[in-house]
Amino acid sequence: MENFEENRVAKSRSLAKMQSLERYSLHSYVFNYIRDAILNGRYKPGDALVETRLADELGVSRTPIREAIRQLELEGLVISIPNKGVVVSGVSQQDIDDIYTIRSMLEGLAARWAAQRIDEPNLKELEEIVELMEYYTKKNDFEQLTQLDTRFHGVIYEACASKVLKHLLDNLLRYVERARRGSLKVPMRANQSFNEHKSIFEAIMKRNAAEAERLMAEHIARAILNLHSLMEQSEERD
Amino acid sequence: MENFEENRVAKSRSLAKMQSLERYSLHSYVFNYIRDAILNGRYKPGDALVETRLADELGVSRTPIREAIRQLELEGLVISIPNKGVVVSGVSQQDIDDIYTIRSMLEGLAARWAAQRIDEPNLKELEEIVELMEYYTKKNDFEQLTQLDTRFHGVIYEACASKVLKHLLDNLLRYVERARRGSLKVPMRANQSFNEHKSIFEAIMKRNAAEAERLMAEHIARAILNLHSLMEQSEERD
DNA sequence: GCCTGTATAATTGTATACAATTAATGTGAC
DNA sequence: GTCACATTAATTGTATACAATTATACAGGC
Repeated sequence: MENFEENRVAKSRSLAKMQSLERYSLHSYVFNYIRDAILNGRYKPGDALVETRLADELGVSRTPIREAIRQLELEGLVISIPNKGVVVSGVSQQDIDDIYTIRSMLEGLAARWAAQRIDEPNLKELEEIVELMEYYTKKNDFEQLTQLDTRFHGVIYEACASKVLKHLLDNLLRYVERARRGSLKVPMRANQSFNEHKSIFEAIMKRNAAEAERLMAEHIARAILNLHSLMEQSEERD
Repeated sequence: MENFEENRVAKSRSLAKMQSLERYSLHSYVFNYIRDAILNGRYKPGDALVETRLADELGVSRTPIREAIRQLELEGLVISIPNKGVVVSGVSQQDIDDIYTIRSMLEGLAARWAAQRIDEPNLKELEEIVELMEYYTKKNDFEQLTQLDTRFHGVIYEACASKVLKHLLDNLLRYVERARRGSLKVPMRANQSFNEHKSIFEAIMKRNAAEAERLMAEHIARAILNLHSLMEQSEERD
């Protein structure tokens, strides 16, 4: 029938999105696609997700769609009613606030454990990141700073040596990805943010677990405050 | 072919497990089946999960198996290597310890929010649960106490009015389900546990958020200590 | 022996076919 | 008009078929 055409679509899709991944599968592609669409607001809460429609839209069969939906269901991004369908649940502003509160605790815990358990290579990488942060903060390069921020926290997740905690934080971070990217684009905040990162690094280096936890918790708490003032400004825009 | 036989198996399965659920689907059944098998230690870390083998074992096709595996993957219970297969990751003792530490923070947060936000019906239910706990503690009915404990925490998850926090805690609780059930079966602990629950309830009733948080965090922290002493005793048994 | 390449089998990945359930559409009674 | 009920369409649930990939086994060369 139209297998060739569909194959072509699939190929170009994979090239566009999976350039950095050596291995992939359709369900993971679909999962990321739908999740991003929900987190970006393209699929809105209440929207129905029809399998065949998604399959057509993405040029794949229903099987990988269903696998992805099952994962989204577990993440709480959609709600599935058996034999009826799935609707987008989405992430409300209240959810984002809650996530930041939760993160401030869990990132604090991660910093505490990292201070106790971090090894030399990770400590060295953290130092390097902080140096780069200083450089790009002066340059006002927000794109680089956002990436460095992700790396900074990622190294700490790694260094805390807890599969469970890392897993939780990775997920929470994805939920607030969009909010986070905005938050760092404020010049003043970038400067403040650098100082906070530096202090956290120093506390970890000194193996001061309590201090690292406190500083990290405050760091995240401040991020949400900043986010709020940011939203008040651009209230009419969105 | 052997469709009739397979249908029969499926029917009896659904009756056995889904008696409390009005609607179900095979993937959720498979998900629960495999998750329990992993959490109970029947499937051990490193074991390969072969789709066809599971499909035969459960008398269903590969489709619901795959959907369930994708969910287990997201939960971190299995690790999937594309085109190769999935292996059981499992929950180590370290994981359980970490979960209890994380829970002590998050349950504390839930108690704090619950103290601020709980409504009358939930408060009333909490009071009722505490009364029943007193009753069954005197009777040493551990089965009832375990259920009441689940209900107590469940009501607080509900009362904290945070979809995200409730979701996280529900998941964490499932991970330590087995450990938790053992923990309450120690008579002394049951008594202590009752007093802790009562104090937490009173703090929430008095709308004392800080106190509720502190008491709850200590309650969970004590549970892990108790669990450790329990394991030292039965070290040779398992 | 052991390495290497090749054929075969096992397994995963994806698409499609069919069944079951739910939503919608329309028709007749009143 | 509208309510009840039957009929059809749309959608989800499950199983199976086929393709692609990876593991296994085995033969020949060195």
